[in-house]
Amino acid sequence: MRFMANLKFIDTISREGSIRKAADKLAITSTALNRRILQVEEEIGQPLFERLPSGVRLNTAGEIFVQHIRSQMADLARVQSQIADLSGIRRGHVRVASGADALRHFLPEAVAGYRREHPAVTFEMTRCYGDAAEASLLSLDTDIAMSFAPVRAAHFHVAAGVRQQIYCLMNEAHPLASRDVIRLRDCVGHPAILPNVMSGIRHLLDTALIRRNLELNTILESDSFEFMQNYLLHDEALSFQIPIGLAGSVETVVDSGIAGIVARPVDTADVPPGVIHIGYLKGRVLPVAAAKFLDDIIHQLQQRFPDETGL
Amino acid sequence: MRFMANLKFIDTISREGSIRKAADKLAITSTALNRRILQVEEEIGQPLFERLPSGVRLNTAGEIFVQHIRSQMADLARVQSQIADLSGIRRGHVRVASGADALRHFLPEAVAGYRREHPAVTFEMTRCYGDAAEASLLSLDTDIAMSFAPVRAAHFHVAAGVRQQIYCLMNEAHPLASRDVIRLRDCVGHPAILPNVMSGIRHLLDTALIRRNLELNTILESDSFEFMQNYLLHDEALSFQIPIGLAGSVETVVDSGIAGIVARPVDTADVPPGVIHIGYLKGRVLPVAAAKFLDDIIHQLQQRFPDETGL
DNA sequence: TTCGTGTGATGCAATTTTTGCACATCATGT
DNA sequence: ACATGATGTGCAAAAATTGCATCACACGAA
Repeated sequence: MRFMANLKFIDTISREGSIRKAADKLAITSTALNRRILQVEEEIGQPLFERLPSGVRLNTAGEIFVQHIRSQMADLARVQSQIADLSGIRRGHVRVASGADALRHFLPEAVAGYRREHPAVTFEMTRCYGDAAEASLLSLDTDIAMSFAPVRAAHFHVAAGVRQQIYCLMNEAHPLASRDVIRLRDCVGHPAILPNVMSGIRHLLDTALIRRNLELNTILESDSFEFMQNYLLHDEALSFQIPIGLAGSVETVVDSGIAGIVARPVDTADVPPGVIHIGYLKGRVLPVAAAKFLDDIIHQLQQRFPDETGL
Repeated sequence: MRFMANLKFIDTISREGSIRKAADKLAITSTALNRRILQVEEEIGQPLFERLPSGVRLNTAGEIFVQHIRSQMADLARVQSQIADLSGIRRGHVRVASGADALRHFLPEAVAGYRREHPAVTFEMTRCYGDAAEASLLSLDTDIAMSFAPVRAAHFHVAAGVRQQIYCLMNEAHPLASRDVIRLRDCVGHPAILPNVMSGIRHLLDTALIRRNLELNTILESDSFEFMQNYLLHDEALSFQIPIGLAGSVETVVDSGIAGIVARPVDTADVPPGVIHIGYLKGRVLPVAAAKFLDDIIHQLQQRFPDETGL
């Protein structure tokens, strides 16, 4: 996109913090890049960067301008998507930021299903924790965010929410495997494997434990659900997960997940369910491809969790 | 603005309907312009214009793209205004579309007052009738619209509304000049001078006349209030106007308007008051200069018509 | 201090891009 | 059949961009 080049350059420099680094990334020489920036600054009438010995940094005017640039680039993507849609085949690029839970089985399935109908659409899936998803919306690095955490940011437009109860995962030979519902106090004493402190599941668990003055025997922490789940095959420990992170429906988790691992709901009186929020930046008009994908996943969530979907 | 040149070119071509005409207006040769357009079309991946023997016309993709371009240009103006505001002196360009009424005395005063405080701000005042104001908002040719007509378009964000009663203007020697309130039936028989059929005043009058099955003795139609008012000096005729089109406050109209002409309210039971709507394109963020000017005029309207201002 | 290494800015020649002229091509109206 | 207006294109001139070498500066380590 020739007519957007200069704007893209400024955006890159602001991210890299240095003209030379940005020039490397953009595959042009630093002097050419430098002069383009000087030219734009002259056209604007004011400098956009502070020149520091260690590089450059946006000044106030630059902050405003870069925000404008990002919004323009996102808007251009939307327009292109809309124009491409006219020719019948839907093109476009969809950028999703999500917690690790949904990235395991739900989103792969959803993306594959979507691409089966629209093979010209490309995707970019970023794993991130809580606030990061919302931040990436604001910097327009992401179109759609899925976050298993309370929505804090006012700029997050919630398109749908799905209640998710915490499930306890264990080897099918585990003594607790015979129960239909797990109480939190039953878990005490058993070795426990917990997700990263940034995780929404962990947050819910920690809050519940403090409130009931309980403590788990935490033997392992990880941010890889796959690792944790596989570990259960070799040790009589407990792990925790939400339904969207499990393959297939909850009832069939024994078969469809990793063989030999079962999931049992934790009593909601002990740990209240959390909510997965799906949404986008308030005020944005999503590109066609992204908007339709959002529709798709909301529809699939409604089918899979008919009683838990709200909004 | 170098980096917006191509976009501006496309916008101009779409307005002129011909590459050559646009090239003349842009002071470059048609061949250069033509090739730039071809280049952009190639980058977009689809043609934006239909080539007709009589010139070019936007196709569907072009319509979408041009709308995007206009929005970008308006947004850039906002950003520039915002950046300029950082340096203390407020710069910017404010474009207002208004009916003739407010353009007579109210807006000149308001602009002069604003420019006294912010001399670096420039203005562009366009006179237009009813729907045209709202249309110019949509094509982003205008920042602020004032319209004495019912708001029909859904994209018009009404920032304020001022109720305006119809007044009857006449020579101070006119037999009706002694009355405090004019009834519509009193006007029948006297020669009447009416504003253009597009005018909001005319619309209110016509509706009222039809409802009461009355007919005025219309001797003159014009779209120039100044002409109509001056005509009253030389003939015992009646004309109509709303307060905002009269100089000073209603009470002092005898002195501050054209000497020898008086204004008398028409009974609201005969002709209901209309509303002047002031607003901008829904969803737009106005440039600083325009936003502040809007605040200004709303404030001044509230001071001048304290009981008639709503919203 | 002194040196090395990073930063952005600049003069000048080479290169790439853009432009303008002349002309081709096409459709339409007279 | 012709004139007229439109967009598209080959080619040489003009203009803009780029890359190299270099400058000026600030910081950190020896």
